Amino acid sequence: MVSDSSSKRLTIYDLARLAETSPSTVSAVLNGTWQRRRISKKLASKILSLAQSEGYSANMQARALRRERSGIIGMILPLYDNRYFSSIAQHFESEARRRGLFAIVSCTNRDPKQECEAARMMLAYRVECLVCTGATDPDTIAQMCAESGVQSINLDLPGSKAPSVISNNRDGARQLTHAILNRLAEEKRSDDPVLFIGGRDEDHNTRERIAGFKQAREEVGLATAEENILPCDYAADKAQAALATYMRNRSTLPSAMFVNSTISLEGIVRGLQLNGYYLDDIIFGCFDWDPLAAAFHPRLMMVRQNVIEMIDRVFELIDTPPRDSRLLIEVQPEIMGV
Amino acid sequence: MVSDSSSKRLTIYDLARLAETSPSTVSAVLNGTWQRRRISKKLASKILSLAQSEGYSANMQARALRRERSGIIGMILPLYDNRYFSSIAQHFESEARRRGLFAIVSCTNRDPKQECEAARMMLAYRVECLVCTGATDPDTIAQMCAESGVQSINLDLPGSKAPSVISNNRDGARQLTHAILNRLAEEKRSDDPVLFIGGRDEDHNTRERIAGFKQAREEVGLATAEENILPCDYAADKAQAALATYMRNRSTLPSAMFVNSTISLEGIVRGLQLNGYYLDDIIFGCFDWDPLAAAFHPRLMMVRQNVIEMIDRVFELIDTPPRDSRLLIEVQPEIMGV
DNA sequence: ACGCTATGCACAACCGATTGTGCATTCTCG
DNA sequence: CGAGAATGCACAATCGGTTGTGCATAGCGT
Repeated sequence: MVSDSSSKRLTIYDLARLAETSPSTVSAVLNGTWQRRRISKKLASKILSLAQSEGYSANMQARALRRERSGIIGMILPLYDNRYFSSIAQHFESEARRRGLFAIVSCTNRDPKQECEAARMMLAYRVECLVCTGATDPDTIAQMCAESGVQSINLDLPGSKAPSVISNNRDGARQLTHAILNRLAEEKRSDDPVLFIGGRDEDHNTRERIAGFKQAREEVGLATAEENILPCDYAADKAQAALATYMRNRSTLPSAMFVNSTISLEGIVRGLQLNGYYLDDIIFGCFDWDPLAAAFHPRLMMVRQNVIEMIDRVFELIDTPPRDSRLLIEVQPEIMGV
Repeated sequence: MVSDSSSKRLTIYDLARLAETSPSTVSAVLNGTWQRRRISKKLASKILSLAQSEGYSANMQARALRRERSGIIGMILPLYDNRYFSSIAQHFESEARRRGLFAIVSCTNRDPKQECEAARMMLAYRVECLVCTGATDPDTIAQMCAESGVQSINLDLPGSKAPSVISNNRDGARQLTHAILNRLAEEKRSDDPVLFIGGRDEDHNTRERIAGFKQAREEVGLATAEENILPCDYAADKAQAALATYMRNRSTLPSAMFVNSTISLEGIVRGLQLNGYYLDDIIFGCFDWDPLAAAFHPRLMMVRQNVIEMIDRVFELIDTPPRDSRLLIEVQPEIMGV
């Protein structure tokens, strides 16, 4: 490393001086267009080895400015702190890397204002595409992107102004509900009520899951009482409180629950433990997947959304943007622990 | 929105034309230096409202290039998929945002090659500072940063070429071990063996935790047999296999275990359930924190690292870089569930 | 009325890469 | 041997902001 001690970083101008050639030649060599520009192999390798030994690294800001392509792809995400969203972030990153793109992910706490702010930032950094995951207001962001001429894609929650990739929530919920009902039947408790708890009823996914829940019950000839549907938001405390309220009017726990996320499950389990209930007899179906939770409870079935396929679909949409901006792609989730 | 239909984005040159003024004036107004430059209030507000109505957004690449400051701060992270790392990412992001910096986080799967590659990318994007979280080889990255004149800070795992902020692993482990031993004593099982399982013995944190474990036992007059220390790596499968091997020579489960991460705990719990063991009697101490797991098990105590304070310390180091690059700041973790 | 300061803004040179174009040489072939 | 093609490279404009500097005009005091 012959690196200079001055803190300034090497530019192509420095390399040109060192190699006794011109900056444009250095540039052509370093970005691989030198054959097309008929630079001699000898000079090319001289420049390359010089760049290597001096630890040259191109200034991406300058490159982005000139090329009018940042090489950056953005994603906004509600949170990192569950397996679903964190694996979305991880796969998005590695898939972006595979394509020579730099992924930047911003988490926005399910807050429409933060979502907008993050989107604005990403647009300012000239992302080439923005993936909006679980956005509370995807259409506003899609609109912002469209106005800047930037492609956007919705993930996890659908929108109407950009193509969307989501799980087949209805069918996933239907299958999970069937799994719950089968377990109840095996244990001769078919007539016991099943409680649906967690999620937001303004939220597309929750509505679909409730529909799938009801549909499955209907398919085996069961009606669903509205009092057993509690979309009390996702937060653990809300779920815990909702269950407590629910229990105020009854003496026994429901034999089975369809819980709409691990964070809701957390509140429910905590509340039940706190009140000294024995958990292992309760049949849980959770629309979410957490292997640690699954390890702990013998009757916990979970829906694992197919993150790999979802991200694949997202990149397919990026590669070949669809004509119809309302395109909705649904990916089948998997039921774990049946 | 009077926005043009051409997909090109507005520049200060466009705004200058619209406001019948010069680009430099527009620039001065938009970045707040207009008072110093004696631009009239009238013209300034004209430009501002024009920028507003036209939806102007500055090109950060161009700004970064000229200012020689990207406004970006980077972090590399082993994974997102546990509460510890995901909350590190979240707090890092929001703290960066609060300071007008744009955070980019890259996860590198505990792989030294990916760590280097990510660091190289971040340096190419001219991050102003790089935080290396849980890096397997922090010094190589610190070296790369130093050569580019970029500040770097180690988080979670210490290094010798950049200041480090880590948890007080030894004392956290010591306290957790005491909590385990107290529980055993309460239940009149003081003499039962305690198994330490999970982590890597090349890893600073694991070594410190083992030291804290032994120290606590020594403080209550207990020796620690080496056969009860199993740093079998973090992965769930490794922990499950290590426990199976350990059990081959014995007839009864250990009454208590010090588990070195939630991912190891996952393997252990899964293995025990698989073999039909009853879990609730086992006392678990886990050096990690997951509220869902905590909700499930009545005798699970967890160490919650103080992420907020750690990130605060990181930003303090960024604000006032210490003279000594080997500075080590230890933050006290908290024991949950005692 | 004259000099002096203050006010209000425009000019132009960057930052570091990319890329269309053009100019010397050397080579090739009739 | 001379025209035309091929080879090998350098020049300069450009991307979109930022910022040091300089030039008019207005205002003010004597």
